Amino acid sequence: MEKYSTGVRLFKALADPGRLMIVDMLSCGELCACVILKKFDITQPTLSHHMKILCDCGLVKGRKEGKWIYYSLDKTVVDDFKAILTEITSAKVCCSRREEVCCEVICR
Amino acid sequence: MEKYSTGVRLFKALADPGRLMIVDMLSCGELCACVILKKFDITQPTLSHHMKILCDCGLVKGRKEGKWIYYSLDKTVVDDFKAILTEITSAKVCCSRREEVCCEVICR
DNA sequence: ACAACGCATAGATGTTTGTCAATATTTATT
DNA sequence: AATAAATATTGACAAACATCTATGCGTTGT
Repeated sequence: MEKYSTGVRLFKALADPGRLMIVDMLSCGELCACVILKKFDITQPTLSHHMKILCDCGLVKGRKEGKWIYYSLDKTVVDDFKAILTEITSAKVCCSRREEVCCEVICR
Repeated sequence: MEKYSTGVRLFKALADPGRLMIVDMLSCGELCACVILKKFDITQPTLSHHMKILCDCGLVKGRKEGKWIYYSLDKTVVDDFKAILTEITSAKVCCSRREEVCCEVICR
């Protein structure tokens, strides 16, 4: 089950409308946290919390410049994410070795 | 923010190791609920709960046959899901109309 | 008709999550 | 040095969630 831990962390990160919108905004490029904050009806600590979750899973990187932090998407991790979704949802090798025993379909 | 409701429901559906594994299993094709259950260390009601979540977001369909239910992935919704992830993470039209005003980067 | 089986639903419970107010930390400005 | 601004951290709290036990419902087979 640990096999899915990376995927779960990524899916969890986007399982929130606020974070989905943040990622949507960042897709256009780097943004300062203060700018993101203005687009929302949330407090600054809440935004900070969301950014931490997005950074912890690797999807977003923060670049500190003076007292500001500029956030941006990590395209590599985005691609990894897409690959995970594709991997999870597409047929794999095991499928060719299926055995049907009444209700007992085993995929090993 | 309602713009993201479909996406959030999909990401939430996969934000659980158990459900991720179920989808992984179903990627090989249709499976009876009882078979999925045997692969897990969860009770039958818990599985039923997970299947409901997966069905409610459209990712999985259930086909009833006698006393069994055969679950399978809905490839169309899977593709929609991939499209949403791509849409959310890739640059859009608004990006070309950016204005930089100090920390005030506005993406409209 | 009855018992057994597969699955769903209801209700209870502990855990996780999103949010906030208050406070700390770091950097820039005066 | 003092103040202000941007962000992070802490602690509290309510809502959402995953899980279980108990039970209900439909189907199959005796």
